[in-house]
Amino acid sequence: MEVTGHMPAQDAPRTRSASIWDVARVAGVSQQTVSRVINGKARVSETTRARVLQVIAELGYRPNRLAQALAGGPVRSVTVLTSDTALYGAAATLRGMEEAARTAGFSVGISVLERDSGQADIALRLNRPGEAVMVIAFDDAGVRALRALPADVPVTAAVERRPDDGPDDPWQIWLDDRAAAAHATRYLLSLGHQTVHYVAIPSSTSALPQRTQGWQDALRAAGRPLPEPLPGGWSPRSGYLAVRSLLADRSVTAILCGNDDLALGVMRAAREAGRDIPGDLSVVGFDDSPPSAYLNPALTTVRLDFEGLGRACFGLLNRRLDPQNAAAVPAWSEPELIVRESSGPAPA
Amino acid sequence: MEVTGHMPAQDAPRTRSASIWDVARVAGVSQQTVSRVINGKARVSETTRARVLQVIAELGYRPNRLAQALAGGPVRSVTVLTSDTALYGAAATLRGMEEAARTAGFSVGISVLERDSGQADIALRLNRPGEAVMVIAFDDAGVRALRALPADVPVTAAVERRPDDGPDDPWQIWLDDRAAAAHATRYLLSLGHQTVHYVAIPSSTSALPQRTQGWQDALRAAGRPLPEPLPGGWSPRSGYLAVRSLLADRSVTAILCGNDDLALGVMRAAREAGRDIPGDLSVVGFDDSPPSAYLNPALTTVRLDFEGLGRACFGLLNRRLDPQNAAAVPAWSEPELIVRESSGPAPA
DNA sequence: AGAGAGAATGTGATCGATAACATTACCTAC
DNA sequence: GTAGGTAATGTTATCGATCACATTCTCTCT
Repeated sequence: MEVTGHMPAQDAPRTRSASIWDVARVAGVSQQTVSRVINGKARVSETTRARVLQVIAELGYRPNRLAQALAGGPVRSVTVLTSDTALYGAAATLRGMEEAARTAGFSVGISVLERDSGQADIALRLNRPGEAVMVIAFDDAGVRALRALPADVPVTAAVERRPDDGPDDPWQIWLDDRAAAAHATRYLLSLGHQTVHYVAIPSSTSALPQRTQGWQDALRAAGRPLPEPLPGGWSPRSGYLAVRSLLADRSVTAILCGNDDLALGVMRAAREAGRDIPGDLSVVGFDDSPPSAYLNPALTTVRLDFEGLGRACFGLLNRRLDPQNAAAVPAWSEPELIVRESSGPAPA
Repeated sequence: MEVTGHMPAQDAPRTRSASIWDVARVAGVSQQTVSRVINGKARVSETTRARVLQVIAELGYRPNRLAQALAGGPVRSVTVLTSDTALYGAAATLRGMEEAARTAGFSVGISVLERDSGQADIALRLNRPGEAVMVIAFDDAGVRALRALPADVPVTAAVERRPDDGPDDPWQIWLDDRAAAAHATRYLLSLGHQTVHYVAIPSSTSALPQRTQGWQDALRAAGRPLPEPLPGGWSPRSGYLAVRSLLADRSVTAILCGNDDLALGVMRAAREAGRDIPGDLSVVGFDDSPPSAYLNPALTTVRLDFEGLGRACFGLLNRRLDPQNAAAVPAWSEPELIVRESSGPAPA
């Protein structure tokens, strides 16, 4: 059934939907003129424009973005490479990216990185060579993917830490976790705690994670004993396991956690050990994930603006793709300590 | 700088990466043969295949999926239309969809529906007319989007409820919320509670939500008083507000919540009202979101297999796109009541 | 030896758009 | 009245692949 037919087939499924040629034919102009109307770049007479627009509406024509992109139209799609979206940080960053991209008229693809996935196939996830990409590289898988990306790919990334060696990569952004962790630690010390223990999330690199470093910074600056960081994972369970044996020691009165999920596990372990929060033990989390404010007790935590970071990451990408007329990269909020019920003065 | 050059330009950025023609030229075959090697459909002699594969590796050639799709290759991309991914149900379903799609070699696009977004532009979010789509339609925005999709779009959807009127849409799937809510309600009644109150999530349609109906089913069957459902939103805060005044009434001893976030708010309201959970008041949630097991008290809730639902939704789409040789649609788990600490016998 | 069947490969059209260039029409200035 | 500029539009090549069909080559069978 061709679109050409003068006698419309009743309810017969159209083989395919209208193309730019169909519009051109019906409107009595060339496809180039239709293209001009669509893109609004070149000038078209008011009469012609109106006629074309009407035909477009009649035929229900929608441009095929694949064809547009193939023909060298402006890049209007991004693929986000992200690790486990079950984690609040990654999920919130993704939301920010998607929102910003969609608002700017980009279509966004998403591809989740398995924790143990090889890096060989990363390039194959792209829809075409040179596809624009954003990477959420808060963990090891993300960082590896970022590194495995071919050089010709325009990419920006939200990362855990600024690179240690060499100059900052202008296409990467991050939150100042280190300062935030230091701030949270100083807060706990100011409450009279002798020292602060730390349950760490896994690092994205072989180096010490930013949050761990910030915690150490604050303890060192205050001349306090510096306990070994307790290695945790990403889940409540891992936080629970990490501190279970530690809590018998009543001299442990303050615990900072690498994220809110760990804090959840720590609080449960504390409950089972008969420790009272915040009377006996102060617990501080990281991220300010949505449930935090409603936990029992409500969790003191560091609020991180992941969504803002995601939006900024897209802003950066947009600038990278089109330095001439890209909007300014939107700002994001600095980390902020939210004091709630789970922290208090050290026990007498 | 052409790819043709015999003298490779040092570090000069290649104008564009290798195409199928480049491979063909270097390998001394036609592009069609290269295409055959890539797709492995038709037969190519072992010698030729090896040579082509080697050239592909040398040139770092990667097929351009846009061009493949344009030229009528098999559909290998999906766009997921979803409402707010901050909600656990939608996020988990999305994860399931993405995983299944990626595993099947599909690239997946995502587009978030604003709660109040019009439906006129839905079709414009697709990369091309006829693009495959999955919709997560647990709320009103999702259902509207599903309805606004042009008829020529191959779509499957994860929905809140089976259609009331008319036959089931074979391309929609859902969890049996109604039975699950009834089961949870019966469980509470079996603990000796006189009746069960219910805090509802917003409905995706004008009709009564499935969970509300299931709750009513159980109360009716047991001949118990049927309180007005309390209208809640999606957030802990809305749960908190919905029950705050109710809790002064000590005869209220059991509350079922439309999701775990509402339960979180309900539990905080209970704490502030001096009610003891589960001694005084039993609270049951819905969804089994990740923090539930670690709350204080740990939340009794209905576990829903959203990821499985997402995988199945993709399985369905795959079958719709290619009925001939699509794998079986993977099964998903039935809802399951997980009894934890927040529920117990009615107070004497 | 010639016909016929497959296997392996090549050729040209096509998908739906954009880019570069060509052409037409009209208006103004000398 | 004709040259020249500009606005509006048409033509052709191209992006990177697939598809349908044509061609070549090699066997095998009679």
